[in-house]
Order: sequence, then C-alpha cells, then structure tokens
Amino acid sequence: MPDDAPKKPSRIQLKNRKKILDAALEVFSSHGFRGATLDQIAEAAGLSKPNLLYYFDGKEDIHRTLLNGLLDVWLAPLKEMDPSGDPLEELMGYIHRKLEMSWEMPRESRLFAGEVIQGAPRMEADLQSGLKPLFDAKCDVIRGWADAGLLAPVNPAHLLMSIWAVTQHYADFEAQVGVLTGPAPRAEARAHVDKMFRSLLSP
Amino acid sequence: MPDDAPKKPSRIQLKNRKKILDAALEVFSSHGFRGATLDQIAEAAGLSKPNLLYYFDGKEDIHRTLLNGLLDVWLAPLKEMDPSGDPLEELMGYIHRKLEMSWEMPRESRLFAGEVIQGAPRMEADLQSGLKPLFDAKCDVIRGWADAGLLAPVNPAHLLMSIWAVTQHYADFEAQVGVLTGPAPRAEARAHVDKMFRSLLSP
DNA sequence: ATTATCTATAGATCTATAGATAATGC
DNA sequence: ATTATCTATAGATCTATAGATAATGC
Repeated sequence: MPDDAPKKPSRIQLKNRKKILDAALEVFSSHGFRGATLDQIAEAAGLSKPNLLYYFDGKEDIHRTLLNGLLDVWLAPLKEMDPSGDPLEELMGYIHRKLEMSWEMPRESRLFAGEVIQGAPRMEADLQSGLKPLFDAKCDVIRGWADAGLLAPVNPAHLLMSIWAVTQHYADFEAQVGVLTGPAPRAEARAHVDKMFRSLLSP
Repeated sequence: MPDDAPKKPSRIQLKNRKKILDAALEVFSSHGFRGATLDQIAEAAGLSKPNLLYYFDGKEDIHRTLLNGLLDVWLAPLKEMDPSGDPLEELMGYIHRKLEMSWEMPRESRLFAGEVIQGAPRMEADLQSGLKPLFDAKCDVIRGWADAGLLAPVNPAHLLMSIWAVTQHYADFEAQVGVLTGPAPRAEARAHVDKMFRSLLSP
C-alpha cells in the first residue's frame, strides 16, 4: 500500500472545508480574487487565518476549489433541458430556471462573472472540459429542433449566450438594476424575458 | 482673486494625465481596481510611480477620474436615439451601435462591468446623476412609442437592460465566448441580435 | 499517534511621501 | 519661479510558515 493512500476525511475536515468555501463564496464574489483577503475569509468562516491554510494550500487553492465545485451546480439547469421534450417549452423552462437561479444565487453568478471578465485565468481549463462539451451537445439539440421546424430558425450558440447574458444580468449588475428600477418586482422581469425569447423562438 | 484660482493646465499636464488614464484603462479593465497596481500603470504609461502621484491624488483618484470621464462616451449611443425618428429603426440602430461598441471598446465595457459587479462602490453617485436621468427619459420615449402602437408592447426599462446585457456580453465575457464559439464571426452575432430584438419589437 | 488550532512573525508587495534635482516658461 | 521628475524609503497590508499546544480517535 502506497504511502500517499488517500485517507477518509474526518467529519471536522468536511465541516471546516465547507465553512471555508461558504465564507470564500461570500468574500470572493463581492471583492474579486485579488480584492479578497484571507483575513476576511477567515473571519467570515470563524476560523483563524493559519487554520484556513491548514485546510487549503493557499488563497488560489480555495478559489479554484470553489469555482470547480460550483460549476456543476451552475450548469445543472442546462443539463435538464430534455431533447425529447417539447422544444419551445424546454427552452422556456430552461430560461425561467436560469432566471430564478440568478435571483437565488447571485453570489455564484458574480463569482463566475468576475472570473470570466478578467479572462478566466483560473478557470479556462474548466470551461474547456466542463462547459464546452455540454454547450456543444445542447447546441446540436437546438439545431435539430430548429431544422425540424419546431422552433423559429435560430443560431443555437448565440441563443444560449443571449439567454445567459439576459438572465445573469439581474444578478451580476444588481447594483445598476437597483439604481435604475428600484427594488424591481421580479414579475415584470419574468414577463419581459418570457416575451423576448418566446417571440424569438416561436415557430 | 482667490489663491486657489484654477490655472490653465500646461501641455505636459494634459498629455501626461491622458497617458496615465490610457494606461489605467488597460490595467484596471484587465485586473480590476484591487488587482491593478500603481507599478503596472506607471510602467504602461512610461512614467515613474511617484510621477503618477504628482498628476493624481492616488490610485482611487485615477480610477474615479477614468470612470467619470468614460461615462459620457459610454452613454453617447443611447443619447443619439431620436424621439422623432422611426421607433423600430431608432431602437435597432441603437442596438447595433451598442454591439459595435462592445467589439471596439471591450476595455471600457469590462471596466464598467467590473465596477458594477462589485456593487459600484466608486460609481454609485455617477450612476444616479449621469445614467438614471437619461435612462428615465429614454424609457418615457419608448413607452410613448409603444403606447402609440408603433412598437409591440414592451417594458421599456427591462428592454434597455436586456439590450445592454446582450450587447455587452460579447465584450465582458469574451474569454468564455472565445472558448465556446472560437474566434466568432461577428456577422453571426449581429444577425442573431438583430433578429432577437426585431422579433420582440415589431408592432 | 494523529488531527486541529493558536500565537508570533518572516517575507513580499503596495500605496504614498520626503526631499533633492532637472527642465521649462516668463 | 514654477513645473516636472527621480531616488529612496516609510508605513501599511497580505500571504504564508514556524513552532508550540490542545483536542481527538484508536
């Protein structure tokens, strides 16, 4: 048996790593990678700074682990889009799930947005391996639907990107949305987004 | 005559302040406020670090001056939207100007995006005084058009926000767009965006 | 025995200033 | 005389580690 055989993590291991990642989500999403400090994360996690570094190899390790772990959660709504379902309703269902997600998980949205805006320096590999294959597969599904006349003709890649743009905007640019619309009633946003994509996609 | 009467800035004043702001745009837009350092800005501007601080009161002063000065440029396309023009073509014209701007000025787009994502800590006042009145005025124009039946019924505020979301996405999330579509032909993006808003807005 | 936590601090990085010197414009 | 620039460095902030101590699980 090799020396470096992985050991089962203790309960404290799991609990504290989770506390740290929760705290890191809060801090990284509101200040960015460089703007966040280990002090802030340690304080938010209720641990000492050296104790943070007992559980992770450093600031970058915390950040990468966080992004990597959240990518699956983030892509789940898209995975749920069913190739054998009704095309228009599958797409509209996806759009509404993504919109709710923007309101329910704004920190996750901003964490990814901040990383991508700065050129995804700690995430490009994950985008290639995690996002790209799923993206291509779903583009094929949408192309199939459009070719069969079940949707209006549409460029699948740009459709998906504009769905992300519009839905994530409500989380990522919340500070601006707030100034411009006040505490915006979500129903209005929902109705607008629904109408926009329905008028684009209806065959 | 008061002691603090403003003096006409010398030619070197103007030229060096401009060099610094150009450099700062490059550095702040790719690393964010906190991630940028005066060393990087000084190097990009071809000046020594103390010399930077001879022209500006500090890092924050550079950042604020930059954001403030660019806001007008950034809002120019929206200002051009003519209340007495043809509604659909005025809006589509605006959308295409904004889309071109995203490709021609990605650094400006990312600078604003980064600031807003982090809650616009150095810009909220500018948003209130610079953006809000223009936004409200243009919402009124759009509402007038829609009420007159010259556009499909649409929520003006959410329309404008989705125009920004979709167009700026190509600059702000370029790293992701690049991974997913490769060096994307702009014609496809242009056609998609045109179709999306035209189908939403056509009366 | 191993895992978990703490205090203290090294070492790097960054913003900003002090103080001297050079260049420029009346 | 005023404007512009430089070298040197103070002072603050941050990541990370050293080394000791406490808690936990066989």
